[in-house]
Amino acid sequence: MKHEDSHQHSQQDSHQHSHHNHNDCIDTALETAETLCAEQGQRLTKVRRRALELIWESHRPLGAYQLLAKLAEEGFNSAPPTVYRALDFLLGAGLIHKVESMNAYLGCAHADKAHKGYFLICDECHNVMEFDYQDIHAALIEKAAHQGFELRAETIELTGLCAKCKAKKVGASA
Amino acid sequence: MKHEDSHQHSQQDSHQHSHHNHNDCIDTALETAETLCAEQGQRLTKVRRRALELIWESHRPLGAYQLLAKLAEEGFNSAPPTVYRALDFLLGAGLIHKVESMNAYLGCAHADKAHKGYFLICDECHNVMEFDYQDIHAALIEKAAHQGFELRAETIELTGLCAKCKAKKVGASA
DNA sequence: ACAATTTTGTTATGATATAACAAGTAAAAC
DNA sequence: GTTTTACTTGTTATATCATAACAAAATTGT
Ligand SMILES: [Zn+2]
Ligand SMILES: [Zn+2]
Ligand SMILES: [Zn+2]
Ligand SMILES: [Zn+2]
Repeated sequence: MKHEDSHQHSQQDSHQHSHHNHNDCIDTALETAETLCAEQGQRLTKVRRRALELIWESHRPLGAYQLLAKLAEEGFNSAPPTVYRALDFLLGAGLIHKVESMNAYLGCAHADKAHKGYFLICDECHNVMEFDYQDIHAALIEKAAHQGFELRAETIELTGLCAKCKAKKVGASA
Repeated sequence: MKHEDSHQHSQQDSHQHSHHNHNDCIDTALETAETLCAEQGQRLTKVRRRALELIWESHRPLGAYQLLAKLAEEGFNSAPPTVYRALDFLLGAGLIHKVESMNAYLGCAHADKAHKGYFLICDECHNVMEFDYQDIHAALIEKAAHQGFELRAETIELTGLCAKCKAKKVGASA
């Protein structure tokens, strides 16, 4: 299985354009998940574990029904509640994020530290990169507070053209 | 018809908590819509105009099918494409915003100046307040550019507790 | 009037998500 | 180690959100 791909899930990290072995990411994510669940007395059951793995194996955010199909292939129950329950669990545990503007789900590489998911979504290749920006987070909290609003959750989804696709376009027109 | 409500659509404005006559907002929004459409050679047809009006008359973001039902009551065609076409038109003209995390649509009080819709969404009362924050916009553009990403659109939806609901809670517990 | 363009009507279907209740399974209490 | 309890999964049905495809009607430009 090759994983020399354009998958990106950096948090202001620098390896965002490197060809890395995605299997390592998956392994790390799964280990983190095991640890976190154990710590919090949560049960990472077979279907939940496999769902998380399948989400990670995808290089783009995965739709609920895409995930359901994959689970069904492997003998899991194929009714929608199966997948939505798994997703709810994983979301609650902070192991995945939902990309609202895509109705799709993405593994979080930093599940161990509580944070909001901020995303850069490419219109062309549909890759999604998670990024962290404490400045923006602080500014949003302050801004909301200024209006008497107590912030709980943030949906920050930016779409546009990623570096790779921009380069590709320039190359094509040149 | 009373409009002494908690409707809010400030853009960093100060009347966000005032009891204002919402009819004025609607009238202004409709006039702006007429003007903008005329300027751009767009046709604000009956169903589009009425859809916009109904969205404004609602004090919260309105779902597509809620809007469809209202339109149907008034004799408009009651099939989904009717409402989605109207919504597409209004979105394209910048007259409304879609709140992705709610799958609902909201009138924009500043359709005349191009901008991104940033929202504060109350978990309790489900009121939505649009706000403008040039600082954040600039920071996001810069941040994205720093990663080689060319920003096109932004989905910024913040949820939490609005000032009113927070006050209500304090009152209840006191 | 005619042709071209845009808008609307109509039917069907796709895509996303939840409600409700029964059955099974694992943890905790005894 | 059996009972009780809480949690998890199975199952059926339905709710909610959105688009495809093509026909008919209305508007616009000539
Ligand atoms: Zn994350
Ligand atoms: Zn791209
Ligand atoms: Zn706006
Ligand atoms: Zn509120």
